[in-house]
Amino acid sequence: MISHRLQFSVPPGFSFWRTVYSHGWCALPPFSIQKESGTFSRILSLEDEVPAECIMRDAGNKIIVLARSQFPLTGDQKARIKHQLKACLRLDEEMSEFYAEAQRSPRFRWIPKAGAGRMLRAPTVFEDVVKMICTTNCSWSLTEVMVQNLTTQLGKGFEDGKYSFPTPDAIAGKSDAFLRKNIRSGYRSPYLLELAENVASGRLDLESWRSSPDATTDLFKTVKSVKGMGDYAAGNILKLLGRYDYLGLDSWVRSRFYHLHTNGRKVRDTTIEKHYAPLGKFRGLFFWLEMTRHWYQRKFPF
DNA sequence: GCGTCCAGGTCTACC
DNA sequence: GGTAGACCTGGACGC
Repeated sequence: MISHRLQFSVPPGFSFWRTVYSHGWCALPPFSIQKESGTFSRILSLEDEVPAECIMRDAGNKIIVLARSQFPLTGDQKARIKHQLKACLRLDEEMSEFYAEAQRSPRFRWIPKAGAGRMLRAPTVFEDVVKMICTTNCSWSLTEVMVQNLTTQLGKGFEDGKYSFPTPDAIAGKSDAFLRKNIRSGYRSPYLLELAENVASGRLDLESWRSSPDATTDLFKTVKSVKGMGDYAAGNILKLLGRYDYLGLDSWVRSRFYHLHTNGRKVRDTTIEKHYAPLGKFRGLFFWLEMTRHWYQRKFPF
């Protein structure tokens, strides 16, 4: 195995660990956290699906990456690795307007101070959508099982039981019965197959969503046109596309809202939506950060 | 160990 | 547009 030391700078106020722990993606492979060494890793796919392990370390105004691969990396491959990692950490996202909005209310001034607000995402929209479908209508532990099975059974092996995330082709080449039995994705299996087949064939260009010029309401409808993506899943995929107009409610955030705002009393979803409506186009992000603020008190909240 | 019940979003059929 | 029932799994619970 050959190691390369890479690095890239981060914007002022950027918080590596607050971005890593922005939501549960950091705990799903091919992402992984090494608490003992204080590093965050990712198995990336290079061209021809050759996997490379990228071990990231926070160094203040920059991120230092130890990239490990079976072959010496070319300059072009190193550049692509940095590009993918920066996309995952949302370093391409301009946060000044959101932080200015947060500064206007004492309730949210902790956000820019904590360097919070960048939500970790996968290198590809395809991976984000597959994982989001795997979070629907099940416990988090089952989501972990499904994603683990997808990587170990359909991804490319690296070493020590580490695998890349499967390509659309790799999933599309399997049967419904295989997904149900081996991935444990149950009734979601036909949704995953249809998605993978449409992306693999070129009929569906998910990656264009990150640069879509469409209005957010139209993009929301486009996301929901994917089988298996309802209001919750589409609202949260939009957050990973840099659009924060939807709350993406599920049972966990609802119970957090009841705990924080209604003394535990259940209220309608429309009541929650009205509560955040005055916060405009960033309401989905304010909502998520408020629900998860308790995570920001520890370096490793879970 | 086995059976039953329930929670968790989305889809489809129906009104 | 709103709603009921089905989908599938894992965990909790009772026996």
